Amino acid sequence: MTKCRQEVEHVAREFQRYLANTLDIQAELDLHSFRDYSVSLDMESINIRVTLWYSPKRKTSKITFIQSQDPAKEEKIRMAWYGFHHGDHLENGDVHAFVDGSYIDGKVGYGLVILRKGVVLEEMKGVVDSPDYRQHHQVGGELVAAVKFFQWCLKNKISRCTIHYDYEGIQKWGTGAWKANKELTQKYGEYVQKLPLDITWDKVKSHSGNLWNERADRLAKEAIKGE
RNA sequence: UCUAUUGAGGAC
DNA sequence: GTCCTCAATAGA
Repeated sequence: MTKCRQEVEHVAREFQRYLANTLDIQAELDLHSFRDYSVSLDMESINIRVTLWYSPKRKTSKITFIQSQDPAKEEKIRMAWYGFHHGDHLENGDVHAFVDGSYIDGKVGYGLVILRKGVVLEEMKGVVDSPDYRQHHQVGGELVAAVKFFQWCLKNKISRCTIHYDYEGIQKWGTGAWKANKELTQKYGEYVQKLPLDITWDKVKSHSGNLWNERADRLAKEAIKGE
């Protein structure tokens, strides 16, 4: 048995246990479905079959759905997956945002989704035309997304929030942990450090199956492609 | 060199 | 979906 398969199986069995504990759903591992990096789980009671993909290099995993005609139940499992490897911190009273930026073909896009108690309050996306930002490629988009969220908090008289980001600089410049060498990153750091906001920082891995991170990613790309 | 991210190309 | 290479951005 390969090491990779052992790791796939380990994640699958943990998730299986999580489903039983939190949703009382019995999921069976389909032992014949083992492939290099994946295995399928059957939930007969709700007629859903998912495939779990494990990335040995990135040490991340995600799930995809097969032949499911029930979006509501699918969403339930998706949220369970989220809680499984991300904890339930989205459920506190904080306003949360997932931010992301992207750079395609010389265009910079940003996207963010704002939530409270797991419910989407607002989604934002757009392209950044200023050359001052565009020269920083995707980094410019990441910073704009974060600033859009902080501005939203001020506008809505929010005093504490949690920001989920995948690019290190969002926090490092925001808290001063990184020396800001560029004008843009300096401006960002000064702005964030003066905010009357109690900010909780949460680093998430890009493209790791995190529902909201991927939503923010799609928004940023949509903004560019929609132009 | 390492980290994070964004893309392009290719392999299965 | 997984793997590899190449280029860029921002840092340590």
